[in-house]
Amino acid sequence: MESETTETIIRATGRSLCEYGYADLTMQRIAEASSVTTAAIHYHFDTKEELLDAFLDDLIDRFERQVDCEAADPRDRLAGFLDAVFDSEPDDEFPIALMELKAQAPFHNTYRERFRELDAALRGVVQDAVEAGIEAGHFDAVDTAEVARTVSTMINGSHVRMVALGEDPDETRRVVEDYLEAQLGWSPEGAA
Amino acid sequence: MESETTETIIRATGRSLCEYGYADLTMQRIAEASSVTTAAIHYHFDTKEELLDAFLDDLIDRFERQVDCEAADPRDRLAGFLDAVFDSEPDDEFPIALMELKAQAPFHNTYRERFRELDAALRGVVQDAVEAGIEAGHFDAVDTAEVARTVSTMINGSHVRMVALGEDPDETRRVVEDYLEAQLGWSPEGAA
DNA sequence: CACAACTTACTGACTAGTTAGTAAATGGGC
DNA sequence: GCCCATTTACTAACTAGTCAGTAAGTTGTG
Repeated sequence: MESETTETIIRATGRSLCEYGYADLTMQRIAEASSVTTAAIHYHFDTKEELLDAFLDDLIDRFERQVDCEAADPRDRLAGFLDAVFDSEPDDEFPIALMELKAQAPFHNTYRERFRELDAALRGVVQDAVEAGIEAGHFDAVDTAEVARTVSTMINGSHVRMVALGEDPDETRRVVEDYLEAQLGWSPEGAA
Repeated sequence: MESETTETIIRATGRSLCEYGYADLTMQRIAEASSVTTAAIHYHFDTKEELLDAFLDDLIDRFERQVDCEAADPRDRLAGFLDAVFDSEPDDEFPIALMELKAQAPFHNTYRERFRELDAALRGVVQDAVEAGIEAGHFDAVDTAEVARTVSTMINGSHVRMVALGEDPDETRRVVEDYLEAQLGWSPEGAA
């Protein structure tokens, strides 16, 4: 389904998005970043919008796969989740690219829908892990939906702070960990 | 210092920013929204960048003034703070406009600096109110800097959720209130 | 007061450059 | 020889910013 070139273009879109931002993202820059011409991009994607839809699809897919670690122990699952969310690898395009597109959501309903799905998925991962942890007696009993919503809100906040303020991911991660510790009576520190 | 016209243009910039988003914000659209020509805008602001700097200045100024309510009782001050942050008036351009510019922060150091200042101010308001509330015996003793940081992170998160997901401000406000209640042993519900 | 010199605030018309997208020509593998 | 993938060359629309001109003040001077 997905050719070599389309993937190259999609990756180049991500790099360009991080380098120039959504406002200054042009087909020309994406073309340069992917070493093809703009006409070649238009051969694979009819419009810029279609390309960005494909990019967001890919971005969210990769993110969801990364976040949903399959550890059996709910404590490891929760710790793995935090790792996936906060571990910024050197070439990491997730935070900035995600932010750029989130800011477009009010003007682009397809983006908004996808972010809603992503949010539901994220909350689901947290809620399931917390539920399992409570059942197994590892965590204190809490309103799992509420905890998941709060964690998700905090992660959104951390994300903005990383991108907009340039705050250290570790700094911002601690906020979430402290909250979980206070709520669940368990610290994810050092796990997974 | 600030003429009638410059203020009109700055307000029009805000409206245009919310209507079209940063990426599609043009001098022409701002001109239409302010009923002057683009040349008139350039008379008052040499470049688009200069105009947007002035707009952000104004936006942050208004926000800081709105947020720092002067109630004597720290409980009222905290409740007033939440009202200021979460009460979206009908013509409210704060959330979207702020978000649009926050997403530009990675590419625009002057924006980033201003958002850092705003964040410090926000945290200061919360920390001072919490400190005063503890001293007066209204709140449980907590690490005030930590609470302020967490509240600020949650507000950032709520803000994203409002703008990107279209989530109800009340929904998202509850998360912060529940956290404060759990930490301080005091509920801001119904106050101020 | 009167009148010239100057400034402020603005318009309409323009420019040079950039944008997304198109059409026709070209190459490479089966 | 045919078709998929790609390039070169192009266009029409839009971009920020400039420029010359102008009407309405403002100021200085006798």
